[in-house]
Parts: sequence; C-alpha cells; structure tokens
Amino acid sequence: MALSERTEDYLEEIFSLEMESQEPSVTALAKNLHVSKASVVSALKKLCGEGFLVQEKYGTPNLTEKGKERALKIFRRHQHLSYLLREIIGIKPDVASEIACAMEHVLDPESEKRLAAFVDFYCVSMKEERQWVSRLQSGLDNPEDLSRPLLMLEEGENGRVVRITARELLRKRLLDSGFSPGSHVQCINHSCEEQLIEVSLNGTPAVMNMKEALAVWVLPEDKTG
Amino acid sequence: MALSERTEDYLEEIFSLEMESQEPSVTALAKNLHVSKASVVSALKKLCGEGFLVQEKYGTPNLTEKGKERALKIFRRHQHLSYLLREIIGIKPDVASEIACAMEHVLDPESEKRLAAFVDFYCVSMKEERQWVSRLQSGLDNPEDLSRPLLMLEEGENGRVVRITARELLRKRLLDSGFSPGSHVQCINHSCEEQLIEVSLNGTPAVMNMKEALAVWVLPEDKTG
DNA sequence: TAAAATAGTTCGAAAGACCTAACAATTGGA
DNA sequence: TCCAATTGTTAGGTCTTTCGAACTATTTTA
Repeated sequence: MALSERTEDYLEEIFSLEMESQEPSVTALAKNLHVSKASVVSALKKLCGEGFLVQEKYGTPNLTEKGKERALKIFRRHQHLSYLLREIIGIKPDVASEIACAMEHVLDPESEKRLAAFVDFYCVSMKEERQWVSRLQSGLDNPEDLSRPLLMLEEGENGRVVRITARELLRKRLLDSGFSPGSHVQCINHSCEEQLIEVSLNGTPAVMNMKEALAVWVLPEDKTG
Repeated sequence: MALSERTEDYLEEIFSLEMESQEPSVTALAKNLHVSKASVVSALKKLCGEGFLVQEKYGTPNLTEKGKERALKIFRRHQHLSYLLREIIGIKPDVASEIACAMEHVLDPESEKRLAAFVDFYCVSMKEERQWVSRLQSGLDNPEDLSRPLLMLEEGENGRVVRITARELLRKRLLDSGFSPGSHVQCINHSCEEQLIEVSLNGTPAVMNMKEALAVWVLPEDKTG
C-alpha cells in the first residue's frame, strides 16, 4: 500500500510510457529515470510485490488495475503542478517538471483539489486578465499565447488546434487523426475514471486518452454549451 | 559543498531556531524535525565537516558565515513557496509548509526569482483584483483578508498591523516593541544581505530580522514613497 | 544458423538516513 | 555538594536506494 516517493516515480514513468504507446521496458525506464537497469529491476520487483504490477521473467511489465489507479493519481497531480509552475509562474519546462516530481508526493487530496481549482480558475480568467499574463510572461517567447492543452479545456469549451507537443509516434498518430493546427475541437466530456476525453474534431466525435489530450494545444474560442 | 536535501533541512531548522532567539540544541532539533537525537548528532557532524557549522563537544552549534548564507537561501525559498501555496493557492498552512519543504531543494535560482516575482506581483495586484481572491478563498475563514507579512511589503509600502503569528518569546518581544494590532508600519528598506528590514513603527525607526518581519501581519494601505 | 548486439537479471557492496540502547557530561535543585 | 534529571554522544544495526560487474536470455544480422 505504502510506496516510497522514489518507487512512485517508477510507477508514474511506466504509466507515462504506456500512455505514449511505448513499452515500459527496463532499458527505457532506466534511461528516463536516469538510473541503472539494476535499479529498475529491483523497483519493478517491489511494485510486483505490492500488487501494482504483473511481470513474468523477461516479460513486459503490466500495470494492474490497482497500479493504474495509483499511477493516474500521481500523473494528474504531476500535470497540475507542472502546469502551474510552467504556464502560470513561468518556470522553465524541464525545471517545472523536476519540481513537480518533488512536490507530487506530498500533495494531499484536498490540496490537490485546491491546486486544480486554482489552475482552472487561472486559465478561465486569463482571457479577461491579459495584463497579468503579459506582465508575468514578459521575457517569454510568446506573451500573447493563451493556448493550453486540450486536457485543460472544460466541458463545452472549444477552440483551434495551435500546436502538437509530441514527437515521433504520438505526433504522427495525432496528425493522422486530424489534430492538425487550425482544426476545430470541442471538449464534450471528461471521463476521468476511464482516462478518456470525448471531443468533437471538426464536427466529428472522437475519443482521446490523457496523454494525447495533453499534447494537443488549443487556443480557446467563445464558449458554447 | 553539496548537501543532501535532508541535511539542508537540519541547516534550515538551526537557522530558524537562531532567528527565534532559541538555542539550536540537539533536543530541540530532534523534536522539530521529528527524528531521534542520534540522527541529529550525525547530521550536525556532517554539517561541521562541510564547514557550515562549528561546534565543540557538548557545545551549542554555531552557523559559520557559509552556513548562514546557505541557510538564508533555503529559508527564503521556503517562505516564498509557503506563501504561494498558503495565501495564493489556498492550501492549509501545515500542508503548505510540508510541500514547501519538498520543493525548496529543487528550486534553482532562476526559478526562485520567477516565483518571487509571481508572489510579489500577485500581492500587488490583489488590491485591484478582489474578485480573484474572493473566488479563490471562498470557504476560507476570512475571504476579505488582504493582509500579508511585513516581510512581504515592498519598500515604501505601509499599513496597519492586524495580527502577530508567533508565540511565547517572539510574540512577547514584538508586542513589547510596539508591534500591536492597529499600529502603523511602513517598510523603509530591505537589506537582504544583513537579513534585516528597516521599518517605521508609528513614525519611529526600527529594525527587524526576517523572522520577526514574518510574524507581523500587515493590512496594506495606500502606497507612499 | 552462428556470432554479435541488445535486453534483462542477479549478486555483492556502498552510501545515506534512520533507529534503539547504553553511556557520558552537564545542570539544577534539595 | 551531591544526586537526579536532562542533555549530548557513541555503538551497532536496519532499511532503502543505488551502483558496477558478471551473467543469462533474446533478438538481430551477416
């Protein structure tokens, strides 16, 4: 039940890789977490022992339901924190992610709700409060950019795709599916339990997972619905 | 040179106690950091070895210049983070402090500048942007409370003391010095290097250290200077 | 298909942080 | 002043995370 902070990091990374349709191989985990393969193996063993993961010898690790549930919680905290630090406070992305890593393990559910509310509120208010953004983001590349990930759109909100922050496979898949800059998207429904988001893409219904919805950046337009 | 995160915590706590005019004794440190005395002793040994501290056997630990410098950096980061989490995002004080502890070790100087700018900017803007505060703080005890620690006042800013968030010795000293609710204070000068803040208290000049300036909460009035 | 490259595993060992228990020094009343 | 309580120290041990190196299994490729 109780995982150490560091072990949570392994769990999160496995989840993260799975969401990008990449294999959570020992080598990939070792590379992304900057540790040796030996360390990965022993962490995987612990996760197996605690029932967050199933894995046969020389087989690919697979998250159990319990593992997915826990990983999702960590992942969402990470996204909120990372978003706050990056987009609101203006901390550089790589540093923001690192700080989020350190924070995410100590954020209790109530505080996380608070944080989510703040991020949400800040996003919504940005439209009317441009001077905040311009004052804060002075010195950043594009102070007028009010876009945010599709994941952050509220139900009913819509806008235009402005960029895809993914590479290789995920990028290709998204572009192939029609999520290209200029496309019109609307958030229909957040279904947190299933980790899915229903959207309308140029008028056609589509379903995305969280990782995809995070990579598609949207410039919101007028709210409908 | 390189201190582990945990060892930084010991350093910060010693600094913190010194600022409250309390002895950073082994017992006090053990109590405040929730560890055994044996753990404190070995941490002190490490700090001595790295030149952050001098201490004779059975003697009180004393921060060196190097130690003070390092501790001040950590302490200020902690204050900024804590303030952000507590007063802006609305996270409960004890949780905010805990999160700040986890964050402060990974915040690089540039990000800290960014954070300080955000906190500062947010504070200044609060006056004009009351709806932000009321929307965010709905559910908190006093949604109209725009007070903040004297430490957070900019040079020239002034206001009225609304409360003292300290106990025992420090509280008594502050009240005895005239920092009682209703008193008028103005921030004259921040002197970060010497860890001192020059203020005007009911028209009389006074000098405070950071810990004191953090315990005196002020409701800002119109800016002069 | 055999050799080479890659991927995964196991085995000590080291480092760090922590603990308990026993012991030594200091301090403060009686 | 001396005994008891408090305070500080040391020794020895656990637990966790990490590593390098040697090893085995699998996959690729010539």
